[in-house]
Amino acid sequence: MCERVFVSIPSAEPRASILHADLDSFYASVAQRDDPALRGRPVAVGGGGVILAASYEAKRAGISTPMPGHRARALCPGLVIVRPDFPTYTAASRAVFAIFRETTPLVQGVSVDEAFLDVGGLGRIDGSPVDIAARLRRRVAHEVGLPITVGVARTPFLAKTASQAAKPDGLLEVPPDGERAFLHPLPLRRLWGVGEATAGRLGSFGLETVGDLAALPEDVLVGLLGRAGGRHLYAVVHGRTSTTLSLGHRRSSIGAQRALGRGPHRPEHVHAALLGLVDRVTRRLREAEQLAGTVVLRLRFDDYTAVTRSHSLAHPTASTARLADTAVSLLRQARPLVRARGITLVGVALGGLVADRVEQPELSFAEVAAGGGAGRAGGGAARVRDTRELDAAVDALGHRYGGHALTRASLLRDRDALAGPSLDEAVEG
DNA sequence: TCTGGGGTCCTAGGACCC
DNA sequence: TCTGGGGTCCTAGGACCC
Repeated sequence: MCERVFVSIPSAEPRASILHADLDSFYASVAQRDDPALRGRPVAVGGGGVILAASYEAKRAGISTPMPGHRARALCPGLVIVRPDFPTYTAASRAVFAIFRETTPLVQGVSVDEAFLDVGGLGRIDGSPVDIAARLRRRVAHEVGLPITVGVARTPFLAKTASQAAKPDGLLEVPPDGERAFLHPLPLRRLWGVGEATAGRLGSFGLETVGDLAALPEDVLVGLLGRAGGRHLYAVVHGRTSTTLSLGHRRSSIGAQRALGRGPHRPEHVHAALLGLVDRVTRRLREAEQLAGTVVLRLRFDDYTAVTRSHSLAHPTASTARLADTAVSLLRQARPLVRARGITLVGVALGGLVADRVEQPELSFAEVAAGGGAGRAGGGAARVRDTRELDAAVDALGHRYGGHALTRASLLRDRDALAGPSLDEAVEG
């Protein structure tokens, strides 16, 4: 008799080799790094009225984001509020991401201050994922001067949840055989993607923790939260989310918005604000070498309700004039709502983005205005002073460049020669 | 005690086409 | 003439994240 021998390759041991690295209170930490007098004190970074980030000292005093600045002061009298410094944040973010990429080529950025790293293939030489994570934390602290928390787990979702639990300035591994014990006691609100509305809805059925959800069959969750949401959460509570990163994602929309404050606002003011946003957004669109197929207008009202109005174009474009026309006609369409409810915010987003393969010469309003648009003889000193002139500038754009194929190079040369104000400055100044 | 600015994804109804 | 089902696009709204 001869024995049959089955040789099987053991299924890859489940391993915790995904890192989620997340800078702690990013903006506030940068402020404390750059001004030693702020260390150990409650610090908040605030822009126009709202707290954007709070140090842990401030968070302990009850400060959270977004919170109106005056309320934060009332809550924490010793609070130091500093203005945001975005160029410095960008530089710090780049430095940290450079360390991420030196750690592993598999980096998936989530935002300026957090990313997933797959260190699964590194093994032997670099040590265990936890060793790698510890070294990463030391490097960020020494080389960039910022505290960073790292979660280590088998899936990105679990790693993210681990890092949230380990904050601030911590390191937490959730080993594959410890996932249930880690996950099940957590309140639902702690799960990535479960916000106030979802937690509230589930809470109304007496569901409070991840363990509560894990006792339910998938179709019940689907019934409660819809197809995608239910399935996702079912996967989450059973630790069955994807084990790999999703790399090479392209941005799918570009937008800008502006809070106007309580009204009343004159229609021309809203109109000008919208054109200013279109101007900014189309410039970014061209910088990204993309065309937009859809324009979305977003409005928010005195009672904090919001609406969107959108329009898909026959052909994608990067033309400021055409996108502005579309945005303005959407605003016109929403005029009754604006009148009835009072507007507090206007926003515009461009979607349906496609790579800009055709030569697409275009100038922003400010460039046209500064470069001799608006039908002014001699151009040069032109300044946009009101919305009528702005409209004229849009018009001039069409007349001046319609049908002509300028090259990008000549366009850039034109732009470099301009010294006009930005549209925001022009309108407000 | 009111709420900034940048995004992503999902749902649902209606139009339209095959 | 009446009828079914599926796919895709557009539009609007909502939830969520940092």
